[in-house]
Amino acid sequence: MASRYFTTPIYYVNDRPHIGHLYTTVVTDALSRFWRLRGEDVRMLTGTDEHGQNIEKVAKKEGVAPIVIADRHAPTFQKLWQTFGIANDDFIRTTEPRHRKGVEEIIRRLDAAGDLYTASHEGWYCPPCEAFYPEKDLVEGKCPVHGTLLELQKEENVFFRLSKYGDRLLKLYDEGVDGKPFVYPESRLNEVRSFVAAGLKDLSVSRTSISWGLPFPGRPGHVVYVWLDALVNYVTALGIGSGDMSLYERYWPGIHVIGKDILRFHAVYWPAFLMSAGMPVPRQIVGHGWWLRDARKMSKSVGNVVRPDELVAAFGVDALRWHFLAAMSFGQDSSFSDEEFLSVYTADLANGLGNTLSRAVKMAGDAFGGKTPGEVCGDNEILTAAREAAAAWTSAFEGYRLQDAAGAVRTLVTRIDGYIAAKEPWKKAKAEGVTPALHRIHFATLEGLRMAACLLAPIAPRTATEVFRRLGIDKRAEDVRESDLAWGGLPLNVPLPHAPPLFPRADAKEYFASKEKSVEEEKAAPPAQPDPIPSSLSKQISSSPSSSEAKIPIDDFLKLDLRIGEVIAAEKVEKSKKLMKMTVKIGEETRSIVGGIALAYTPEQLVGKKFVFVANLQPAKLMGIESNGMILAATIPETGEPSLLMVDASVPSGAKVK
RNA sequence: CGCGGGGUGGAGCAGCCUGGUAGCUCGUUGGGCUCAUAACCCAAAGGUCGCAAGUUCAAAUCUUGCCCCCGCAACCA
Repeated sequence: MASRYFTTPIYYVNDRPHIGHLYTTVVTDALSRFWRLRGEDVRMLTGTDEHGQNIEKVAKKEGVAPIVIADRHAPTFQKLWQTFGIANDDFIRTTEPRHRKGVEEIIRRLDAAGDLYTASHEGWYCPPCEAFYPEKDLVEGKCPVHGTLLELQKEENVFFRLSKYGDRLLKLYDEGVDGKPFVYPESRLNEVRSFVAAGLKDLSVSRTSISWGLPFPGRPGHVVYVWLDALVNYVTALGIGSGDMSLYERYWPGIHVIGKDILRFHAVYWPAFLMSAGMPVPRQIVGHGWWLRDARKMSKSVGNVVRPDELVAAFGVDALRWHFLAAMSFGQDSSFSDEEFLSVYTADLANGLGNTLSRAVKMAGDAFGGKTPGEVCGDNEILTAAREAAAAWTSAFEGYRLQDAAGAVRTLVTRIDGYIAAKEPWKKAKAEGVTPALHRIHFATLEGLRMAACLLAPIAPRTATEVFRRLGIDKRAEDVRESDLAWGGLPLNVPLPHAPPLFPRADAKEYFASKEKSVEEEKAAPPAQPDPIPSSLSKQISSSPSSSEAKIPIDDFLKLDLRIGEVIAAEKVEKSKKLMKMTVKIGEETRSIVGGIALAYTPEQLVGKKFVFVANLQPAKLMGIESNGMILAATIPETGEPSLLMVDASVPSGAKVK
């Protein structure tokens, strides 16, 4: 039996699950379910990435072991997948012993291939930054961030001979695997190809600056580079390093579903590691686009963060699964808006599938004493429509055109609706009573809906199961096989259950009103229990004044030397988006100060005017330009635009602000 | 010359690789139906396919140049 192994990336446990994680996982699940339905031996893997600096930092701050942080968050992913009906066969955590054994095995193989070597790497190391700086970035021999005097330090690292694999990688991109492009969509392949063609440098695969990671075999004090650690999960979950290779032999090579941002790691480093280890490269890398938010970045202060919880509570898991597949052009970025979500929900699910099912079942039930029809109809437009839908759906899934797979279901439902309207069975029933013709009409509509449910099985499994139930069929979405796609599976003369609307219509106004409210409440009330883990979103959240912020003694304030300064010259920093370089006169002193205000101000607006500056700030280098101070500005919450604090022209330059 | 994505009826998108009457969903307008979740069905209006040049019998599709938008990266001390 053909086998197929799908993986999601493993998710970093420093981040609470968000719509991006959810999307990737749902897509992978749908693909897995499709191929299972087709009768293949499918395995699906997801998991969590639990090592690295960020987790180490958070743990230190909380005074706990890093594993505590990981243990706290890994289950939230597992729980979410359960909620969304993800049928993964395995869930791997990189802190598990089986993973460690697998990583050790891979490293053994890379070493045996002669692809690992030790080299020392010299640089100026700043302990607070935990980073090396090249000489050109130093400010008078000092750290550009901290201003501390740096020492030339030597660090020994293990390197992987990535450079050796450039030609083989390019060949892989050109030839693909089994006649199929190595990367889907193919357009992204160019990105990778040009990266490799530009020449590969060897990759440092050990770190000494971090301790929360897998110990590098034979290198005390070194831990394994996070990507080497993480990528290998795809095979350690199949038993590499365990002695039992049966799963590996059965399922490898796999298909990796990923977001486009981590394409390079999967399409360059990972196959190179595998080549070195003497293992087959992945069968395919499938990169999808990102959900943007109202065509903008998500920001809590604007109130446009996508909240899967809210949507699920209001519309159900399958509504979101459907939206993920139906409303996004797979591979492209897409904008997520509540209006769009509601519109798709109403059109496709409430008015489409839900209403059609409702009218068809009720009419049949009324006509045949609460039962399915008693006569098969083997020749009608629905039969044709269903066959066409199944064919379109199949080729869409095979080609990763997920929106078309969902579209095939939608089209079938629409045609069933049209068939009902054209045949007018309600009129026939009144005029002629229950005739064989009436049986056949209803058989066609209900059988068409059964087919639609089969096609829906990979996309919205719970809904598919529920549609079966309402058609008097005892079957779960998971049990649908290709043979079920043949016409005529509807059982005759079986009871039809009474049921409420499958997807109730939602009052848009009401929904948005309640949403506004919850956003307002969230803004007004400080979170009862502050999230101890910074999410990746938190970077984008602009701070708002909050009474809960710690109060400081006046001494702290007095440390600031705030002065009035006059801008005597200003120019936009070349190639930067928002940096403005200003020459500022503070008292008798003239200095250059760089600030991120170029989006809101032109140089002309600044020259000759007076503003408030922080005069005793440590110097910093911004895009190569030294800045000796900071211009003060208020931040407008909605846009994030700065609004400078202007001062009356009569105030002398150099005057102290307090 | 940092990397990448995009510009197609009012909105969101498909089509572009493999040139040949511009398609889908929503919205709008008119009509129909009343079995169904104020749902459904039919019809119509609405497009210089960002701009320009080129290749071709034929360009949304191929080539070149340009314009605009959006992510990422470097930068908001």
